[in-house]
Amino acid sequence: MDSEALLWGEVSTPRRGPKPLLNRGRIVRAGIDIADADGLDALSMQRVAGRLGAATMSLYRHVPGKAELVALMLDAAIGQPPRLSGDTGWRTALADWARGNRDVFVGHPWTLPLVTGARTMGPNELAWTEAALRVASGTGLPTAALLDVLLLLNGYVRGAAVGLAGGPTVPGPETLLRFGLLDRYPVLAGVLDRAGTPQGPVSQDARFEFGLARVLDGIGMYVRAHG
Amino acid sequence: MDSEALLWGEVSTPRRGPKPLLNRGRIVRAGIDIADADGLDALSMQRVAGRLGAATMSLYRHVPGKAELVALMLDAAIGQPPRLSGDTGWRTALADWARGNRDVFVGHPWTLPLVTGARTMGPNELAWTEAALRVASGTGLPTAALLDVLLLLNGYVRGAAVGLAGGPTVPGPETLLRFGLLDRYPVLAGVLDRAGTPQGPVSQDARFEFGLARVLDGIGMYVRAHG
DNA sequence: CGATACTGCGTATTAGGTACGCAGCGAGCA
DNA sequence: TGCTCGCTGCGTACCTAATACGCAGTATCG
Repeated sequence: MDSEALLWGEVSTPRRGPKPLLNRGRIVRAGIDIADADGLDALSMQRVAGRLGAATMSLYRHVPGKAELVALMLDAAIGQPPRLSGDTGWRTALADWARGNRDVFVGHPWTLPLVTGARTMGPNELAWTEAALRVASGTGLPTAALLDVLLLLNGYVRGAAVGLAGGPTVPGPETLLRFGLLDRYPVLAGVLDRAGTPQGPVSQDARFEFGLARVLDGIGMYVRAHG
Repeated sequence: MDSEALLWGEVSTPRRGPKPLLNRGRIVRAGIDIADADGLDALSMQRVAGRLGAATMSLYRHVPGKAELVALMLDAAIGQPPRLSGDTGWRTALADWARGNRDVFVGHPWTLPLVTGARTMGPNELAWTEAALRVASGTGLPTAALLDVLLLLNGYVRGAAVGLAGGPTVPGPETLLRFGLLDRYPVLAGVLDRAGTPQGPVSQDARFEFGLARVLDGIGMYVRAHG
């Protein structure tokens, strides 16, 4: 069973034999709990099994392997998209979609590296896509442009979520001083001097909203010109 | 030696003993070659050593471990930022920066999952940041807003690069039909019907430019209002 | 009341990261 | 000139983790 069939296929319930102690849902949830708590590196089949009180090899009755388990975890963690009212206009709805999407990534930071690779979208991820396209179609833009808008918004949310979820960090002050980095990176030095480190938790939410507003402004300009 | 000291520290050349056959640079380059060719999963210490004609354990004389090797590979793959002329205006320069940044990710797709995690920026990545901030300061925006602009642009580029580098794919037509997905995702079905799959290689570059133009439009609106 | 389709899981194999220590080398010094 | 000691390369060994395979027990169906 390839990953696509796995994500989209039904889970068959057996008619004979002992009642299953494990099932795909429990395994996936246990995996998500581990990844949420300790990151993707801490996810091992042994640890998932241990958390469920089962033997490692028992998992293989329900998921073909670790890669497929991770794919299932990803779609489950993404979850259902929020219900977006069509009455408030496309801008408000797209903003809500973006915030909901961001919350998924911030709540499950281990999903971020996973969504960068080649893969088939699962049911939930596709539902998010559907929701965004439905809202974006309210702009009146031609169908082909809707995918452009989607890549733009989706791209921004994911990229920004990296920053929110504790991505890159400027070297510590001692390193900056020791290697004379303030001289090599003068503009950055000036910005840091005034604004503190760029990942101050307080300002990051405002920073996301700033970028989101600019993105929606840019879309709005295009809509007015081509809608 | 932690990862930060590793990235920023000097490479010491020995004064005594045999001439080193290996050095950090060769190891890092070999690792990049492997990752470029076969992806990050294919990177193993044995394979790096094999490509260099050395024994596995010899690598550990020059890099503390695999994690640190990957960190070094990341900064080396990012490379130096392009020279951006200040004469063409901030919009052109920021667009060039974004395209150069995108090219790095598309040329080394294995970097994408790496930049999503918590880490200290290396010299090259910091140089890109410096370059973007320098250009952005040409908008006349207050210093604090420059970081907002950076997160916006950086976020968009990274997120969009995921799509360009072969990220998510809609399930194949047989799956779509088999599970009646065209009924569950009607808007998507309509869009796909007209536009083909969202990752057609021809349109992806235009799609990146579309989003980039919207982002810069949004920044421009803000600059006119607050610059 | 078998036959059979199942589940749980013990065992064993393979791959890969890395700690440790030894053998040889060669620049600097006596 | 020859010793010394800071080095490099790397063989060996150990540990973690994924997973193929097959057996033993179980519950349903004929």
